[in-house]
Amino acid sequence: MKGFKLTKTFYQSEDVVFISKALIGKYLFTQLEGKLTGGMIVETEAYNGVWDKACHAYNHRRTRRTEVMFQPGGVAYVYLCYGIHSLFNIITGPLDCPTAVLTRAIEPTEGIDFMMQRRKKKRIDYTLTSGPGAVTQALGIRCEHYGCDLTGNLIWLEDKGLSFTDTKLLASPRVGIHYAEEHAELPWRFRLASSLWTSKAK
DNA sequence: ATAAAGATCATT
DNA sequence: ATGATCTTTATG
Repeated sequence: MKGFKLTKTFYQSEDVVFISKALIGKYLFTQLEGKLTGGMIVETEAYNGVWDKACHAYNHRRTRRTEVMFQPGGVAYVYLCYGIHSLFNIITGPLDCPTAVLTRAIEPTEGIDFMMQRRKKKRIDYTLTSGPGAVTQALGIRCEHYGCDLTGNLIWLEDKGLSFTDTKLLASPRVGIHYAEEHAELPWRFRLASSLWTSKAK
């Protein structure tokens, strides 16, 4: 089944919550280290710009790390979390609208053997690509991909004709953002209800 | 210059 | 429950 690559127009919508839901059912691929790997996105989180206390660009915080969030949508924001894990975000919205979607889980379809090597797994199980750190490890995404154009040949997304209405999705609070005070409970984590490949919240 | 915390994962 | 591991950020 051939899909088509998502375009800048898709990424540059103003509504990051809408994009976050629309990304469920899209496919994320990487062609890195000579290996094609990827799968269907089944879990995302929305980070909603300068007024969202959970967002790294909250209150117009503009630093070397957050700089890429202010670019027009369609590039990668990768950062190191807890000193260990690279987390992959899709920058969305127009110029100077620092919104992003965190990719939290995919359902592996392409290059599963390569992903198992990268994850040091001998057997396939549902933890292969569930959790934001696990996704990047399986796909070979690292901090060097900060700013990477998502309409290029290294990391890209495809629409294969699948989409899910809200009734097929589970919306819940985002994970690991206790510092976000009154925004910590916003239901901006989206999971495909029927998928066994989503992450478990702590 | 220093310190604190973090959009996590695997193991015990 | 805990350890791994290190960058970013805020503060002095």
